[in-house]
Amino acid sequence: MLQLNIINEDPQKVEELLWIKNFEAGSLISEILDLDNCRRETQKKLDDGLAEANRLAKEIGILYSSGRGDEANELKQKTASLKKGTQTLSAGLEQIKLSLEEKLLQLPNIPHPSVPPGKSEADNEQVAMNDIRVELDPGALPHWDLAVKYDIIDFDLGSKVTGAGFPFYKNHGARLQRALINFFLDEAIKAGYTEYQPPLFVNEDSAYGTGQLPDKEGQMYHITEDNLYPIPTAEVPLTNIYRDVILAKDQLPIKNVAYSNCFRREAGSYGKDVRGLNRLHQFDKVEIVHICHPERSYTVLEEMRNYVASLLEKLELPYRILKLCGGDLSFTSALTYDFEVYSAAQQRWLEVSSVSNFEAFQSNRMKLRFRGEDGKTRLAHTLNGSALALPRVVAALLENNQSGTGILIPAALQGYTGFDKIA
RNA sequence: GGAGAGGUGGCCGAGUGGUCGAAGGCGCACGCCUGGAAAGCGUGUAUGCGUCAAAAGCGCAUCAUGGGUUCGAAUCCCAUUCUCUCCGCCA
Repeated sequence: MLQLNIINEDPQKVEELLWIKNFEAGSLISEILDLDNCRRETQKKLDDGLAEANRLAKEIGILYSSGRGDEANELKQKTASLKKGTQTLSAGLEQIKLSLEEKLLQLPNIPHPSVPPGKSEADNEQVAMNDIRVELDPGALPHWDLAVKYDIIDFDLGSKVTGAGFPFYKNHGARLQRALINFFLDEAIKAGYTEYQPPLFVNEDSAYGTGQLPDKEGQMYHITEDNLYPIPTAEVPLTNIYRDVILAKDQLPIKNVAYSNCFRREAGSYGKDVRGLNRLHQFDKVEIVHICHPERSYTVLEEMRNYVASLLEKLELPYRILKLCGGDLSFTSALTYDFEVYSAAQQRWLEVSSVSNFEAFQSNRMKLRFRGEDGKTRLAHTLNGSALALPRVVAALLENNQSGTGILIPAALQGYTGFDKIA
């Protein structure tokens, strides 16, 4: 949620910057400004009314205690009409606040000045690529066939027991999963992250806090009986730790990491995008979350980018880094780097990580603040990224490392898998 | 799942209808004292919104959350939620 004062200060500029996201904000902004003015006026009137009522109530108390009940009763008459007025104003104010919030929630985050313009993923800007290239034999298999050949992932069994998008991993496949999770967590700890093991379900407040609600219900499962949401990413519990929190200055910066299962309904997905491991309803991911001083967030973003790149280097995977263009940038993000690994057998790039700076957009909604140098509270900046999501990493590892003698495990992982080849 | 007790400021804790945003203590900050420190003494110490160019000041709201009763609610009533204790069940 954008901060009102940013909009108030320079609505023109906000509107212009949102054009980079191809978002037409003009009418929304003027509605917001109107509502805000209205809110202020109403609040003033209401406060004045309440102040008067408070004054009268005090007076009545004094009159009673000094035995002047008649005078007190007279004053009571006066309060009746006053009360009616404040009740109306108060109800009105609530309405205004609700509409104001509703409008504010529709405004996306302002993109960083360096975000390239563009409409779709085709306009994303490639900012880095490593020099690993994979040449496969003509007979190379995509990972869903390798899964069957080596009996390491069973999609059919998952369909039988649960449904599409819920595979079983077995044998070396299951061990590879465990190895990757431990590898990613250990690397994060080495890099100074604090490990959490979060709840896999969150309540409604948390789902709102990180912006999954309202209106992204299509992405999340919902357990209606207890009104809980299985997390689509560990970002949700990991960031909501700090909902409604004022951090002391020595608590920043915060670097947290968590492994979790992630649950996504993925309503509306289809075709080759969902084949095999490419898109699942349940998958594993290690997520990193940073909370930092506003002046540091872009430095931190670069640190995160380098960190994620180092993981892919260690896994010896071909990858590229894209800076997302305005049109492809998410609603909440100010700047996002996507990491894609090249899947040689599918001959396409697969997104394995997305690292974003949300600036104060999330923290404004969550009221995540810290006490600044002057003792005043300020909104902190939040960032997060995958480090990494497993399924597509597994897909790329299986496909790119297939050979006549089996699937080779990169050296960095062998200590975790306990084997150097799936044969 | 059943029964009971409870949720007050950063923490502990008093407060059962009026002058209570809230005693007292701890902690923290600043000052005095000291060669320095401790102790002691003094002062200050919530958040949001509004007013204001800004600060101070002032006003409003907030004692788990939401509603109600009342001229007036931390205090009474209802609902929700969370915590604790006992019983039951259980990995």
